[in-house]
Amino acid sequence: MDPHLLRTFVAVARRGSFSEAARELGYTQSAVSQHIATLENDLGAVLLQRRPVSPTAVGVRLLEHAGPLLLRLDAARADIARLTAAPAARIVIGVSPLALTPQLTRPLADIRRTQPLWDMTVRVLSREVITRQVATADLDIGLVDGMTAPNDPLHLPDIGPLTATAVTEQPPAVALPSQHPLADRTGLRLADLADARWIDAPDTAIPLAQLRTASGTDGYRASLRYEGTDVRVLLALTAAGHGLTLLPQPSIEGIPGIKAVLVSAPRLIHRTEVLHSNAVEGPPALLAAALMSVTG
Amino acid sequence: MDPHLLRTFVAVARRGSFSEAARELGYTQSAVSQHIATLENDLGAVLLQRRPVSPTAVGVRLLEHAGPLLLRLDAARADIARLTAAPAARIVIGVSPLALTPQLTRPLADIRRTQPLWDMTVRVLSREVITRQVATADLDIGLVDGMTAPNDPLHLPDIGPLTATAVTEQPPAVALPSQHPLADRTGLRLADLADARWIDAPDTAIPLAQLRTASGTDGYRASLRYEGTDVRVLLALTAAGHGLTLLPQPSIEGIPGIKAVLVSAPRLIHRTEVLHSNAVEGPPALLAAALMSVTG
DNA sequence: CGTGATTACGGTTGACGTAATCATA
DNA sequence: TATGATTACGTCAACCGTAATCACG
Repeated sequence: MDPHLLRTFVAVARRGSFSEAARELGYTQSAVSQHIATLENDLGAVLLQRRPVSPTAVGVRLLEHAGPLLLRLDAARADIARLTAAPAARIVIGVSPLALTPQLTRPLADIRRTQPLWDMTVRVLSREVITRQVATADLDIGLVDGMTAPNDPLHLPDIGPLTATAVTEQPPAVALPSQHPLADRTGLRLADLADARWIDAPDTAIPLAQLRTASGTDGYRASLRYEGTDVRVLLALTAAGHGLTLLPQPSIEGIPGIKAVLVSAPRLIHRTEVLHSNAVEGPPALLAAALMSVTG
Repeated sequence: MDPHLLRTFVAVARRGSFSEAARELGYTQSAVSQHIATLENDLGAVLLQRRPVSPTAVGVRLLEHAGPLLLRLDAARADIARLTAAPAARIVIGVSPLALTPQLTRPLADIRRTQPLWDMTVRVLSREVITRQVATADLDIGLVDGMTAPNDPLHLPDIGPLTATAVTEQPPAVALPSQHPLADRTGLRLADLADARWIDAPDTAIPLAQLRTASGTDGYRASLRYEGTDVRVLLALTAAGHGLTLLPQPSIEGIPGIKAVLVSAPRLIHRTEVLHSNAVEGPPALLAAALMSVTG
């Protein structure tokens, strides 16, 4: 179970071809064939059917192991390299769509002003991708958001020893078209909204599946699915009557045609966490420290 | 970053000696030295101080990666072997102290009766150990318990693709000495008990830290710590006035000198989950299926 | 037949053991 | 000085490429 062998196995399974995998990995066709043969010998099972090439049941199972395994291995390499290499004046930040609250943009602006020579990049990505890329040092810092119970950490995939620190918490609110019958209410209970029409925007708003889990019912049916990550587009869809959306309250305020009504959900709060390796020096560490000192 | 090298690195760090690690792994002193040298060369960093042998800062970091990494690797090997090997008439079950409810002992008794030739073993272990050993096939089935919000899975370490299925849910109750002033109440709120004296029994009862997290206060101070896993001993301590304990309600009923009072905690419930690899045939799979069909 | 996987074979590299050397408590 | 880590070196196996062979579509 040499990682090299696992890597070529994954490549072969993904591309469905020994020769293509060989090209991808810079090996000859023969080497790839030998890799698979030794792996199959070692494990005592056929992993791939040939002609056409597709994983067997055992192969599928091994793939489920191999992915996370190789990811962790890459993460370990990258993490040690990050500890060892000289710190560069370069920061790449991954941000999930609702993570960047005003409290957090302030330290970013401060760094921009006090360190104009640092090269800063911000990328909007999903929580899972951010976690993975922070672990593998493709990102220096992640800002991930999600709904949880207070004092409960966000549940992120465990790829390696990363530091996650909660920095901001915001109450959930439902976005309603201004003329909606409930738009004048000062507060709503989550259960009251189970039968409404919803927009399913799993990459941007709170996923409807999570509302069902939290309330224990199976309401919150979607009338439209939005696959982008732009909150303003999503709210425009809500304003146009396509359905409701649950978002952190500050994200909704001040949008024309939309009213935000606070939702009292049982122990459900929107939280942003700073995710980073615990490096102690260099620009990313300084920014991480600044972000982690934010409260609100 | 060959896993072999990582393994010897971990061994050297644990035993604090190249020669002892060599003995443990069946290598010569020289081979271990070469392993560490190639690893340090590969990563471009000194991992160990010599004389005395102890990990450097980078080494400590690598150890944090290496443990889970090697665990996952072992789990993958064991899992594939389990899929490949012929099923034996042998079942080893790991059980966390409060997981074995009456609903779950019934399928166990059924199997015992219908399959008297099968060799069944039950071991009481911690949640973490059970998860690890189910992943590495030291156990066939795990029964793990814990407190969570309804519909929320137990938070178990992610070692590999295991199937976790919730089977029983029980309300939390506080165990009180019969003469305790609150013993006649029919129900209590968790917050009412923050200032009481508690027994800290993290391996048996609900950990006090989790009560603090759930209620957002820092009460629930421990007057005594119990490190065993025997519920009756724990309840005897409570009966003797050493402090209160929070347990699933059925575990407390019918104990002399003890009254159980239901505790309404905000969305906190005691759940048992069946943990197993998704093998499809053999005695463990049959028992797992029987256990998973339990509801309550 | 032709594309693509397997097998045969050889050169190079790397892994480990023996033994000599070095270094530190 | 003795214990224990490192270095030198030889042997053997493993790895990968070239090229021939095999097999499925």
